Amino acid sequence: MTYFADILLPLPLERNYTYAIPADLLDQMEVGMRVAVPFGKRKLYTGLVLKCHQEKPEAYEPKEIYRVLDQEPLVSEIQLRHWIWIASYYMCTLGEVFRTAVPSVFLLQSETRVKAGVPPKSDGELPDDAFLILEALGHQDVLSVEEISQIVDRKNVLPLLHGMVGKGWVIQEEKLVERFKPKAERFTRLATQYQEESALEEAMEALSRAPKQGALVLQLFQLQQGKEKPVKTKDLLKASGASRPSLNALIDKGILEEYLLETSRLDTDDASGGGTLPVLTEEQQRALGEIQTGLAAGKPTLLHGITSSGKTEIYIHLISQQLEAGKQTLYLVPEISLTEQLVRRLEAVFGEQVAVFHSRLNLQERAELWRRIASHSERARLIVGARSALFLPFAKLGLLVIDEEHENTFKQFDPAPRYHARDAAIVLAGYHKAQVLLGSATPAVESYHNAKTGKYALVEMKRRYGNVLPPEMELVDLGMYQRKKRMDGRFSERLKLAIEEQLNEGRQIILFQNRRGFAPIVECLSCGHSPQCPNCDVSLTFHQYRKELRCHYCGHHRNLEPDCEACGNVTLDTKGFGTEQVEEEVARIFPDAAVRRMDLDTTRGKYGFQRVIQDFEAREIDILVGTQMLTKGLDFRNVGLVGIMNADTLLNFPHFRAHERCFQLLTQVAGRAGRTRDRGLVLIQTFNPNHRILQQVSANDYLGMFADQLYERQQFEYPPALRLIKITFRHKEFNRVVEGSNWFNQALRQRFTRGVLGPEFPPIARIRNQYIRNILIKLPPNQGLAQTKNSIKRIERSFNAISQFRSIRVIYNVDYI
DNA sequence: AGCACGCCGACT
DNA sequence: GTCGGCGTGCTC
Repeated sequence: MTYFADILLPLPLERNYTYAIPADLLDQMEVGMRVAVPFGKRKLYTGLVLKCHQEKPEAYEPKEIYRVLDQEPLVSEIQLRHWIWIASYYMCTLGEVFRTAVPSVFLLQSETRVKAGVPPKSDGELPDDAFLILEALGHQDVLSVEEISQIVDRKNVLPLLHGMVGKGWVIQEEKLVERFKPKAERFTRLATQYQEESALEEAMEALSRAPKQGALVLQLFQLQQGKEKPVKTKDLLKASGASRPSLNALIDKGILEEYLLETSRLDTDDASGGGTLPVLTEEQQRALGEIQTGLAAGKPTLLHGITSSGKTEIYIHLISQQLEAGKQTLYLVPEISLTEQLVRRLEAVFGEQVAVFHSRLNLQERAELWRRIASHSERARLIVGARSALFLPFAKLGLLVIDEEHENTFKQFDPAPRYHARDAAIVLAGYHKAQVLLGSATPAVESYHNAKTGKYALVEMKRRYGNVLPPEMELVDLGMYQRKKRMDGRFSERLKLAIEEQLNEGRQIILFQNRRGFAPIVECLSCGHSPQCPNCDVSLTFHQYRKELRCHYCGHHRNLEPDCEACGNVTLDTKGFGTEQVEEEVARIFPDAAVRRMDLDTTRGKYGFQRVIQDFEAREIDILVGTQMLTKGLDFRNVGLVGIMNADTLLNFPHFRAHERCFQLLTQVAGRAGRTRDRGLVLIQTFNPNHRILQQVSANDYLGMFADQLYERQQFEYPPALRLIKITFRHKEFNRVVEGSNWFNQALRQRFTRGVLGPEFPPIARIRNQYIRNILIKLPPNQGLAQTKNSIKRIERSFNAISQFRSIRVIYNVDYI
């Protein structure tokens, strides 16, 4: 009897494919294992076994599975169930979930290669290209298709190769390879001939006239600490303060040499561990008890604790209980690059049991961590990671902590699966019978609503840790200061004096402006023209430091010419302001203060962000100007003042969540002030000091904000009153997007009597030369979710049957936030 | 996703 | 004429 297997491929395909199991592989195959299968003309892909059965497909002759790649299942049944839920809930294919969930090291693919066959008898009628390839095969046993492309200097070489295969001149084969090569880092060491002391002394003497180079060599010894510890070139340069040319000179002289090594970060941490649990205050003790009651009742529990109320200590106690019970904990954070401090704290208590799932881990490290988690290793019991850590193969998951649960980075935007890690975590916890704890100082409106309606348990903490007073909040009326001419650039006199006072007391200051660049719009005073991006429908942002106009959507940039490109007059002016302009004004108004900027532009590169944080902690920065990057869980001890340069841009953002986000952002930034000693001060500059949201921010009135927002969402039909599904249509032709989205809209309205909004162009209707149009579907709680999605999918199938619409990309975003 | 096939414009 | 660009259809 022949057996067959349904195989999942890591591709965006609507269905699975059935393969025949060769007799000799039958007893090795299990659900959840990887197999290599031929798919398409000749490629081999990594697929996942979903099901083994005996139902022979009738319509076609199935191909055979080529090879089994695992001895143990790579993916557990719980994981598969979770994937299926994600694909169905977020309206994407299972293959897309597979591709996201599994590290790319595990997804082998074949590479087409060519070997020499029987050469033609005479070179006479041999085409030039074929001759070149055969000649190359004389020097090299195998050639990849890419190498052949280079040899004959053409793009499309497959037809040529097929012709040669047909004549028997070459043999074509498929070789399974890892698709991505692991990346290595550069290290520096002393060249072997200088390992001996006498040779080294000579060399050092020769370097006496090159002090920079001498210092570099000495620094290398210091970093090696006498042992043969590998030293990263990057660290060496940084520690010695020498420049790359100095190092190159030493390498040229043959004294030093550079080599490549793969770095492993998994075990390098000098994790001390064995620390004791933090002692809880009475308030924390009470909260912990309440959380345990909630969790024991089997409910996800929301911990609403104001900034600095000490939520982390409570997490640590809960985690410790899980670890003692021999269970794993997943600790989800909004962005892993911002959590070094948190990881240090956790490692101090839990030592080696902590594993961090980084985007910076190399492929081998990812694979190793995957294996450790699956095998329930003691060196991966507490896993800290961003949303994708949800897909790790937990063997025995006991607790999921979702910290800062309101952060929108938990929702994946692009590509599919567009899942929300908080919600997907709750589903996963259900499968594992594990507990879920959500924590935030400013919970998402839907989470607090879930807590209020009993779907979640709710625990509140209203006091700051160690009874530090909450910061004093003050709204600064920009209109008033402007009328009285008491502004200096973007600074009201109030803010300016407050900064001066803090500087005199040796305290640090944070200035928040949620816009990077110098000015978001450049406008000609003569004709009103403002430069636009050629690829996107946006005005270009002016960046002063390079005298450059930039698009924040596609990366387009060009120099700013002094004369207007439309009318030629030299009357260009800027409107609005960003972090660059604030930084420049700070430097002008407070020339003695050390100012630094923290936004996407200054923290590019791996460690840019860390460096700013370290310098700030070391108090080498007096005034830090930044975007919302500043809010992310940073614990700045010496901050006396937080200044919001302009709160109005947050208020006027055209989105149903704008007010909620404004409240969250301002409350989080404000929380950076006065975290230890005296009472901190927060100054919020605005033209709308009477705006309700700003009043609520300054009064720390989360409940007021929540009540207002819930009322509005119910009135205007937004979550949590109902569910949203956004359907996006994308194509490079304007008319096609319009016609396609109109057709889809008609079809939806025939099926649903209400709740279909649009189609509408978004505020930025073209990005990277693609036109965009959206339809929003509002789903009342009583409307069946599964049926609705089925109806939408059915409409999509009819849509794709219309040839002119087929090339339009249709993107679903379920629970659009 | 990759690949083949077919159609079209632009170059030796 | 051939090469390469792109749209379209198919993959067990």
